Amino acid sequence: MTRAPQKRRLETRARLLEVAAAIVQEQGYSGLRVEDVVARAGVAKGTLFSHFRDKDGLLAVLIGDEVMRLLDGMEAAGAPQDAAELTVRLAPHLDYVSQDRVIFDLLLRYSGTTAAEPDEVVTAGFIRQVALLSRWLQLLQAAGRIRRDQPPELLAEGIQAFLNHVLGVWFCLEHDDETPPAKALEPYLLAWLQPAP
Amino acid sequence: MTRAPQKRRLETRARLLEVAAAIVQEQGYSGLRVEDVVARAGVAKGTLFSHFRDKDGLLAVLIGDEVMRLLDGMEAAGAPQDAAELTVRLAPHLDYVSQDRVIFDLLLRYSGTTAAEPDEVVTAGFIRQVALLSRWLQLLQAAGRIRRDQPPELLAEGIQAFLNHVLGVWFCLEHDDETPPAKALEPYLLAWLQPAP
DNA sequence: AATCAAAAATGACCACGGTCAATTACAAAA
DNA sequence: TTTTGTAATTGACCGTGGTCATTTTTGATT
Repeated sequence: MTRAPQKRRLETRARLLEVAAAIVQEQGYSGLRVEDVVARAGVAKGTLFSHFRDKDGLLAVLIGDEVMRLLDGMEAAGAPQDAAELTVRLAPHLDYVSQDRVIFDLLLRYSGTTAAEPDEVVTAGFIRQVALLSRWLQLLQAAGRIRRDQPPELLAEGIQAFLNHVLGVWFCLEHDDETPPAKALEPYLLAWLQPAP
Repeated sequence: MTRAPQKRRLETRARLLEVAAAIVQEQGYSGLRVEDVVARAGVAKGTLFSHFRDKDGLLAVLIGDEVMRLLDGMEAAGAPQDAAELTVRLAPHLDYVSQDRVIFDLLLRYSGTTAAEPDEVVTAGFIRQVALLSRWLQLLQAAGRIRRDQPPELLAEGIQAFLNHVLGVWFCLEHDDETPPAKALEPYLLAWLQPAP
């Protein structure tokens, strides 16, 4: 009886992720094809699907990792002083997601859950982001810089809603010279957080 | 030189839509397969794709029609007296979309655009919904029932954001006995529209 | 009626994600 | 060393959306 995955298996999984990341680097998320991944990793197609539920499951790990990295950056930047500065903190996230519709779709599909399976880095990232936002909002409330009549969790989830909204609009537009998502987010955030005076 | 589509063509298109609607009726949106549609319509696969850009294009017409019907209902119900009543007006829309993830995905993908191609009923529906909401919000502002410090258009788009947010969360949950989207929407709407006193 | 160019429809074909019964590699037991 | 049960891998196969060179239909023109 052996419950823990064997060494060989872990190596295969790591190789798949490595190769997938490399292909994404070269061709972008939309250019990732399962056949290419398994070919370059030197395994059969079935193997990939024994490691990841589906193509999205593989993408979720890659994207989840990146989201975690972005969150590290956010946290490192420290708590904002007001709503406008909060927009600045969120800009890297918007920039990342807005680069490819695949990222947006995947985050949207995975990021409402609260039940986290081992693989679900994306869900973990979502939870972490809401938690971080809630903490920051609480600080801002304490400092009297934003409205205090709503719990920080609600405000945080509302911000998530606005993030996705501006991204959704962004992807529907021919984004040649449109206002970037970060800019589009600002009025919503200000109106949402504005202290009831 | 003949620019207008010929009669035969229009008939084929109508038949395809008819059949597709019937199949959706029987199997739900997720059960709609292109092969079934063309088989029952008695045409070749290629024909379908000469009438609609892709499967989504076909779905968009079906769903767009339904959205239009819902908007008729909304308009007929008349302007709400306050934010809470607005939630009630939006409930049918939430109920409809929450019945199948396919609807949600499609609306999300199509409904940010402003450029409407002939077929894009969904886009037209989106524009109409924002316009209707804007009008209602303007009335509520005039009556002093909601905040007046933001333009009704911004408030309307914000509501769209919250609609999609609660739906997104809904589809990530195992919705056995969870709070339905309409219920989840309420706190957001109240907080968003609350007059700054 | 015969001709012909444009419109419409056709269906063999492809791409790509995903499945699963069969096979191989591995580690512990005999 | 051989046996054996299980973990891991394999790759032929499938479903389904989508393409496009070819064929059929249509209606205006002679």
